Amino acid sequence: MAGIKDVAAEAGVSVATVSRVLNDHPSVSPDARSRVLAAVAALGYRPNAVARSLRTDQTRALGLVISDVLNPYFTELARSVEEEARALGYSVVIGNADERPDLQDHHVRTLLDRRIDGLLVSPADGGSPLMLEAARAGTPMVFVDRWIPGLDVPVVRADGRGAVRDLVAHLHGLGHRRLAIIAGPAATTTGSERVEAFRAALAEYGVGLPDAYVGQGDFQAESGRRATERFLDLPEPPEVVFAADNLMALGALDAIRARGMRVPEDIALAAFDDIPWFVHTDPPVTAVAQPTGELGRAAVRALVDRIEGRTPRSVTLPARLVVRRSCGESDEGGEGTGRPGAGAPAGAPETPASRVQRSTP
Amino acid sequence: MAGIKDVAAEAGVSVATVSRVLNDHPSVSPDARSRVLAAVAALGYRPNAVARSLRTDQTRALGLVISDVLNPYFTELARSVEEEARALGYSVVIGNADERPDLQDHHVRTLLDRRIDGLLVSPADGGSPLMLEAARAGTPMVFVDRWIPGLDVPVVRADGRGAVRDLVAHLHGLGHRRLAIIAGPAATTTGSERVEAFRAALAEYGVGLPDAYVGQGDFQAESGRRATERFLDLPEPPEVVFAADNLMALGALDAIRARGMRVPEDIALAAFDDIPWFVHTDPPVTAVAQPTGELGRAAVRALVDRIEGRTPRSVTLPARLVVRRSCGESDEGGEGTGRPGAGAPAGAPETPASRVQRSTP
DNA sequence: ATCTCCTGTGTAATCGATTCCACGAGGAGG
DNA sequence: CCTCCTCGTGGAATCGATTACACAGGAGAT
Repeated sequence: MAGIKDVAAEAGVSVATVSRVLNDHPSVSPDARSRVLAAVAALGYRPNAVARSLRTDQTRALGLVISDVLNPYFTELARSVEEEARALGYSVVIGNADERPDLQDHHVRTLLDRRIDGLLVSPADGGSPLMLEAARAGTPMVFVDRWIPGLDVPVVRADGRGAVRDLVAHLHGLGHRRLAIIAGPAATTTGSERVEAFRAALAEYGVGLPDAYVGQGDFQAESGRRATERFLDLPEPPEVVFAADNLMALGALDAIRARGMRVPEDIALAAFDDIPWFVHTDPPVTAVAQPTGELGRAAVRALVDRIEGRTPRSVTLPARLVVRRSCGESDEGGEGTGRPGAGAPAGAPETPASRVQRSTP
Repeated sequence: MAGIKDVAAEAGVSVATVSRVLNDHPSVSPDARSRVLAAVAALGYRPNAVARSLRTDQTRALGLVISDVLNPYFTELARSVEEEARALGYSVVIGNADERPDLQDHHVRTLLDRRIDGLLVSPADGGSPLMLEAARAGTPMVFVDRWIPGLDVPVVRADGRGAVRDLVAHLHGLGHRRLAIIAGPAATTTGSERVEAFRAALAEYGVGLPDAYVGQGDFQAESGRRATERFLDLPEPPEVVFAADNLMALGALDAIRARGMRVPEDIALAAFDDIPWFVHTDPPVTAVAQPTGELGRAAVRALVDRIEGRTPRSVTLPARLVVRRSCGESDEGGEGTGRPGAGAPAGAPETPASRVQRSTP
């Protein structure tokens, strides 16, 4: 493969001049410039990014360590990250942690070895020594979706509290009083936050969240199935299962179907993270939708700001509720179809229409 | 960040010795080795992969240019590719072409500039000059799923003909005679092959495939919707729609639902590519399942063979039919529930049970 | 006409590793 | 005791770019 020396020879100039043309440095004569360009075209020369990176100490590549590529939420996130990065002139190298801290560390280490300019992470755990070390060492870094508390690293994420409150209002309005949640790993922020938001919203309606109604999941489908089976085995099973991510909702659907029960007649189901398939499941699933694409783009902008010496900002975007049929039918107003006395209590929060979308496929 | 020189100084040896220890070259004394190892640990030294790559002319990275990351089939493929690559000591850099040839070229160029050791591609088109040039220039390359004819590049893919024949047998047995297909872009191999396999299987049953029953799609959901609407507007609409990939099937489901029609009562639906969500759609979708994970692994093995000087082999694995409810109910035998006279004609191919799976969720 | 200053260009150092080659010490064989 | 290997080691070249520095030559100022 042709190198810069070949181009220089072909154009009858020095390598310095070739380099200057390539990086359009001002002081090159029009004549030399055109000869170099001609030589580049003739030889089909492409600069060696490896050599360039060694010299300039920048790779123009971003590392993205994602919790689970098979989760459509993260797939969409990855896609938007790549798009924005490309627009800003960066490539993205993806590492899939598969919700495993050891794999996550493997990828972080590999990416660091490859000297990526910055790291975008949605941690699968509470923070390994490696990650803490990298953050402290000053590696440009941004957390997306999940984060590790106590580190001075910008976080780009969605705040689901409002939408979860809307969801609880919706469920309460339908007359449901025994509500259960399948949580993610407590070591992740999204694992614990979603439970807390749910519990707080329930409290506003005077409804408690007993321990038996908090299932332990790991954001994978199989754990959703197991947690749901445990719920169904309870002497008094819940009327609603809220899964903290879409894959666990899938598992819950499996478990419910396996018992021959129907959604929403026998039990209601809702999920965190909205995905295109929820429109087509049987029944369509009510979900809390994150502005996924916007999160990915904001995360990249924050990271690139950090890399290029500007001050990065943390970003929190609101999630919103998308009502479908999996929790029961409701009329246009969304209230009044439940059991007698199921209206919102005095002092209960208003549900801004802007945050709730009724989806009737 | 500490470099090899710092390690050498710390250990009291030369950089050459440090390098030898790191690459476990035989001729290093046990004493020097342990001093170097201690220094490495003390400084937290990690070799700079960029510098190493420049010198050795290998990056131990593979490029994967995928047609569409949002398509769960490709997501799963990407995942298995990364797994196998990691097992063999390689990283994977993914580029998402979004079914756009220009984006595909962008990624191929970027990956080549970064001097990846080899390229795994599922072409979004019939072959751009850039790709042909790269293949001819001797870049280690393997095609996966789709390929470009006329190039001496190994291909790893699934052969869907048997499964499509099984599908047609299933549909014919259910009494369907007007069968339509939503094809992918003719420029892709999977775009044209699947239509041909379908047409050939129909011919075995004496059924034709009129032009009006061949919809033009681009492997994206929206095109599936449009093609389906066109089918439904026909004076004599088809009884079955077979979508050549899962996203177009999703679009078809949308279009059918939008007309207030039901699957399979009003119209039957089948898809190429099986995905986890098809179990939970309304109704569960009958699909041709590819051995996706095995394809990804085989593709990586072929590419690494090529890179490391062994002779790579093309691989073709059989797909199989997974019967669910979207084409109509059928009894255990899968035959005889259709209209009178709907049995398989004499000489029609046998349906090996091993290739057909009945899925009753 | 001489002195500056500016523009365009080339030479060479540099980034952080790998690796060829030379060399000294020490053991084996004669 | 001398020669010849082998083993362990270090010096220096190398990979392909970027860039600091030096410098030649022409324009403009005095």
